[in-house]
Amino acid sequence: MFDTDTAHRPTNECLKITEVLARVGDKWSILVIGRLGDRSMRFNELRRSVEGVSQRMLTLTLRGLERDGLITRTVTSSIPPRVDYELTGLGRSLLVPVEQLARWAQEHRPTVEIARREFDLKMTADTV
Amino acid sequence: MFDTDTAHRPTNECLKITEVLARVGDKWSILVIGRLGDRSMRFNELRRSVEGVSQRMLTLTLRGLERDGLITRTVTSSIPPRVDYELTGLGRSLLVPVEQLARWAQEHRPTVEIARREFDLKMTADTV
DNA sequence: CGGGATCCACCGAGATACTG
DNA sequence: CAGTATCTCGGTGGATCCCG
Repeated sequence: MFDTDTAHRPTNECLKITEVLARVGDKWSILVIGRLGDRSMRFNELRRSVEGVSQRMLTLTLRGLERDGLITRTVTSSIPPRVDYELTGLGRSLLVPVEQLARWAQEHRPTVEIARREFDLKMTADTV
Repeated sequence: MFDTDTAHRPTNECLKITEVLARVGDKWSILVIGRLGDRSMRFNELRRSVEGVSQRMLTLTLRGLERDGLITRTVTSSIPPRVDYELTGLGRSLLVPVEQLARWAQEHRPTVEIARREFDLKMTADTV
C-alpha cells in the first residue's frame, strides 16, 4: 500500500504522502481551497467565509498554499489595497481527491459517531 | 463546495469534513491505516513497520482509530500477550479516498517542489 | 484593507521508566 | 509483548497592537 510497486518501500513513497497530508491536513488549508473552488476571493472576504480562522492563521495558510503553487496571490495597488486569491490548475486538481474525502466524511460520519459513542461508553464502564 | 445543496451552509457540512481531516490528517493515522490495508498486524510489528512512530503515539493513534470504528483491537491473552489490529469495513472504505489523495501526492509532488523552490528564491531575493 | 510583529497558552509528541 | 504514567520541550495557533 502507498507504493508504486509490490515491494515494500516505506520511507520513499510514504514520506511524500505525509508531506501532502501535512499540507492538506492542517486546520484551514482545505477549507480555504474549498472556498476558492467556486471563485477567487479577497482576504477579508475569505476570512469571513471560512469562519473561525484568525487573521494570522489565514495569512499563514495562504502563504503556504501559495508557496506550494496551489493558489495565486494578485495584488492590486489601490486605495484601499486589494489582494485576490485564486486557485491554480494544480490547486484545482487537488480539489478532486479532497472532494472524494469530503464525500466519505459526509457519508460515514453517522457511523463514526455511533462507534465513537459506543467506545466511550465501554471506557467509562470499565473505569467504573 | 463542500455543501450538498447550492446554498451556502458552511458550518454544517464543513465541520464534518474538518472532523474527518482531524482524524486522517494527523501525523500517523493514514500511515497506520495504509499498513493495515494489506493485512492485520500486531503492535510492535506495526511499530517497526511505520518507522519513526513512538510507542506512545502509536498507542494513541490506534486508540483513536479504534474509537472511530476504523480498526478493531483483538487481544489474545497468552504469554507473551498478543494484540492484533485490523481494518474494519469502515476503515477499508476510507482507504479508497485516501489512496486517491496518495496518488495525487505522488503525481504532483515534483510540481509542488518546484513551486516551493521558486517561491523561496523570490522571498530570499526580496529580503536581500 | 491586508497584512506584519509580538506575546502567550496550550498540547502534540518524544524520552524515559515502570507494569501485567 | 503490549502497553501505562510522567516529565518535558517545541511548535501551533489565538489575541492584540501596529503599519502602509
